[in-house]
Amino acid sequence: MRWEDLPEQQCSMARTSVVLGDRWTLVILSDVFLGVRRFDDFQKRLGISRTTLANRLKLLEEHGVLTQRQYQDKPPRSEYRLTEKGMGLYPAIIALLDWGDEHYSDAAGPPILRRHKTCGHDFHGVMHCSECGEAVSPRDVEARKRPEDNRFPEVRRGPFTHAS
Amino acid sequence: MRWEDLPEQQCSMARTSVVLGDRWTLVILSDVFLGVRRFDDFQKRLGISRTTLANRLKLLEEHGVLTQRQYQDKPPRSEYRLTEKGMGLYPAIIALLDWGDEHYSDAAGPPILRRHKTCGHDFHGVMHCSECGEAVSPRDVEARKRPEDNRFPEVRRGPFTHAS
DNA sequence: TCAAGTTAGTCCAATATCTGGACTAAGTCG
DNA sequence: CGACTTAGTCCAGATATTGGACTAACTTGA
Repeated sequence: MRWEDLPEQQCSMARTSVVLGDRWTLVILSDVFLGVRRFDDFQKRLGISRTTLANRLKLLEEHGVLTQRQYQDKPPRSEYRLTEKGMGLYPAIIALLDWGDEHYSDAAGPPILRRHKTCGHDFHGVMHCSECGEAVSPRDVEARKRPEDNRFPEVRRGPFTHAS
Repeated sequence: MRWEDLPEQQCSMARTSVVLGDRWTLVILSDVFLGVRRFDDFQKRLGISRTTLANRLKLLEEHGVLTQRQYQDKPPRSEYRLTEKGMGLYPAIIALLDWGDEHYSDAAGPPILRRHKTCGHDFHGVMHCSECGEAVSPRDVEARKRPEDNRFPEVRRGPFTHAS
C-alpha cells in the first residue's frame, strides 16, 4: 500500500499518521508548542534541511494544524501558529515528551521541565477517562469496532497482554 | 542534520521521534494495542511492504518497545508483544487516536470505540496534571530548560498563543 | 550609498529509503 | 504428494531527503 492511500483506511491512527507520522513533524510540533514560529528558527533549532522543513510546514498547514499569518509587510514575512485543531494535539505531545523524559533522560534529568501554572508544580501528564475521571491503564480498555462496520480484517487473538 | 543524529539532541521529542517518528510505526503500534502480534497479520491489516514491516518491527524491538517471543517450535515462529516500556506509550496512542476520531471521523462516527471497563462507558482520554489532578490545557503550561543547561539556541519570542 | 545582514523560501544532484513482487525455508494439512 | 502457512529476505525501480547554493525584497550599519 502506498502511503497516500492510508487515509482511506477505516482507522483513526492511519488518518492521524498521514499528518504526524513523519520523521520531522513531531519535533517541529513540539517546538511550536514551545513558542517557535518562524521558518529560520525551526531550521536553526532542528538542523532540518530547508526543503524538508518547507514541505512539512506546508503539510501541517494543508491539514489545518498550523496557519500562516503575516507579521510584517515589507518584505512580507509570515509565521506559523497553531490552530485550535493543532492545539488539540497537546495531550499527544505531552504524552510523547513524558515518555521520552522517562526513558531517554540522562543523569541530569529531563532536558526541559514543564510547570503547571495553575498549581505551580513541575508535572507529567496522566491520562484519565472522560466519563468516570479515573486514570486509564491499557488493561482497563476494551476496543471494539463500530457496529455495522465490517471493513477491517478480523484480529485473530483476544485482547492484548504484554510480555511478562 | 541527518536523521540518525537526532538522538544526540538535548530534546525528548527528538529522542522519541527516532523510535516513533516514522510513517508506519504509529499505525503498527496502534494495532499492537488492539492485540495484533504476528508478522502476517500486521502485513495483511496494514498493507505495508514486508521489507518495511520487518525493519519497523526490528527497530521497535531494538528500542525495547516490543519483544519477540516464540509461540511454537516446529517451525520456529514468534510473535511481537509490548514490553512495559512499550505499554508506557498507551497515553500517547490514546491521545492520537482521540484526535483522529475528533477530526477525521465520517458521519457514522469513530471507526473503533474504546470502552473503559472499570466504569463501563465509551470514553476519550483527558490529560491531567500528575501533581494537582486537574485537567491540563496548553495555556496553563510553562516550559523551561533544565537549569545549568545551555545547549539549545534561544527562542526569540515568548510563550505561544494560538492563531485567533 | 553601498556592502552586509535578515528572512523565507526554491532548485539541484547525490544519497537514502520504500515499494511490490518473487523467493526461501521449515514445517502442517488433507 | 501438492497446497497451504508463516516469517522473513532479496531485488530493482520509484520516491523522499539531504546539504548547499541561490533568489528576492527588504533593513541596518559604516
